[in-house]
Amino acid sequence: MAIKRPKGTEDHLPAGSPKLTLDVSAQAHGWVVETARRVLERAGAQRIDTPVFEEADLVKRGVGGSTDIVRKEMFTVYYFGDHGGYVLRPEGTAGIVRAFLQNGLKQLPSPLKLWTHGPMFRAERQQRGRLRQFHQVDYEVLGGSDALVDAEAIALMVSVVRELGLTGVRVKLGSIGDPQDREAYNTYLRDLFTPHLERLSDDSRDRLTRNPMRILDSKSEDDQTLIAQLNVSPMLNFLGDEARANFDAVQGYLRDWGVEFDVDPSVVRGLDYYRRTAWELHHEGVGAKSALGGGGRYDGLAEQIGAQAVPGIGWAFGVERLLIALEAEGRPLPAQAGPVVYVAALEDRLVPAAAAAALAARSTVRAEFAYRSLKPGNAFRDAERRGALFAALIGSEEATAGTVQLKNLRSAEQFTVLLSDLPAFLAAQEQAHLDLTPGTPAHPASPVILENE
RNA sequence: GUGGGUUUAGCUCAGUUGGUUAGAGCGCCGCUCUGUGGAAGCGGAGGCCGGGGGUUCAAGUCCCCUAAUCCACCCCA
Repeated sequence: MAIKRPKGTEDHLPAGSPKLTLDVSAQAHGWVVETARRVLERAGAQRIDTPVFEEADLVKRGVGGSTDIVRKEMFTVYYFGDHGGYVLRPEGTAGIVRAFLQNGLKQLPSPLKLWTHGPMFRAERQQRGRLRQFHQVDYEVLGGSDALVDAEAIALMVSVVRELGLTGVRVKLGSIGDPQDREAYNTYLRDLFTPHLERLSDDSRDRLTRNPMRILDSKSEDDQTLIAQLNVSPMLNFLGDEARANFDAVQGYLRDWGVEFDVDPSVVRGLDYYRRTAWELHHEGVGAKSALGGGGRYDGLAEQIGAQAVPGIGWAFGVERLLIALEAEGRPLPAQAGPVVYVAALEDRLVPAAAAAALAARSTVRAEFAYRSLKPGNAFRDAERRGALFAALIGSEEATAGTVQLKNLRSAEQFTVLLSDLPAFLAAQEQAHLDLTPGTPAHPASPVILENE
């Protein structure tokens, strides 16, 4: 095939597609988003949608000019051969904070809980769970700075993941304190490492100026040896009194609510506008030490993009990574429901009657029809392959009598039903079927779990 | 950006020390089969062997380049 999808993107495919894996299943994506929506809206979050491209300047300030995302992973948007000064969004928070400020949302009851879902873009080299266009579910709370807000945000993220059925997740919780705390810590790290510059890896030497905290989770063995020898004190030891009390309070709430977490000093955020609470959600099934998602408090962000200060906290998880984790756990997904009825004509002249019967049935149930006449055997086979509960046949007898011949493809029971009664009859049959099989989709014949590699 | 693996039919894959017209299973379409299916049998469609260059009498097979893809590093969701 001559034209292929752009590097680092995925098609989300319908059920039954040959190369289907969970992370590429359109239905699985929809299910994750729908599950998240249910959990978040129960908690009072409201949907917000912002453009997939924004002013480059917003993204630079919102994400941070020193990050890899801004330095080398931005998709710039051009139009009419001209440079638009826009970029495809690499994450959701900056756009949401911008929309909050621009549209005067601070007059809504505060704190305001918002959620969204959509594609994000980073021009990276792809690997497992890392795409150039990927999808996030994003939750943000603006206008609240109480430790309760933080704890609730973390608890909600865990709830979404639990509701999806994932078990092997760990919350790694940290705090980066207030700006003066972090400044003190960075000074401490620079003073500590500078005398040993020649022993640091190239990467870490770079980190020493850009983001010293990153040295601590260096993959280099030599770096780790040095860190151990220097007996480096963790960020948490540098928290000021207020940040310390806040961190303790967040942990207290989580323990009260039974939300499990591990305090992990390696969870750090290098950007100036981050404050206090930061966390990541991890799963061993996702490749390359990747997080399923992460979150943090960003009280300094609104000022960073030129507005008055608004406290905020938020998290996002990668839908693809969640699906990879689900696949790793062998979690079954609800399968797509097939039609309740598949209507076929036995003679060419009756095909329009079959179509009309299906259209009428759609007033109550999912209904499809064959576009040409079929022999009964083929009609049943086709109906079965579409996952239908009933096949309906219209032959000359039925056409004369104004009926259809209905066959339950599971039980082989047959019914002769008046066309005028068909919608009500099928609705009742579907209900009976759902009652018989609680919690399972009306499509048991179709594959429920996709192949693991 | 760095390193490694892979690439043959819609899918999963065979294809010998280079040898004539490139195969299998599954899937798809049709027939056996004009009023009751899932089976079976038979038949059919479907390939520039990722692309380009080279070596050779001869390349799916050997060499070089390139692309795509997967994995890891960096970083992140």
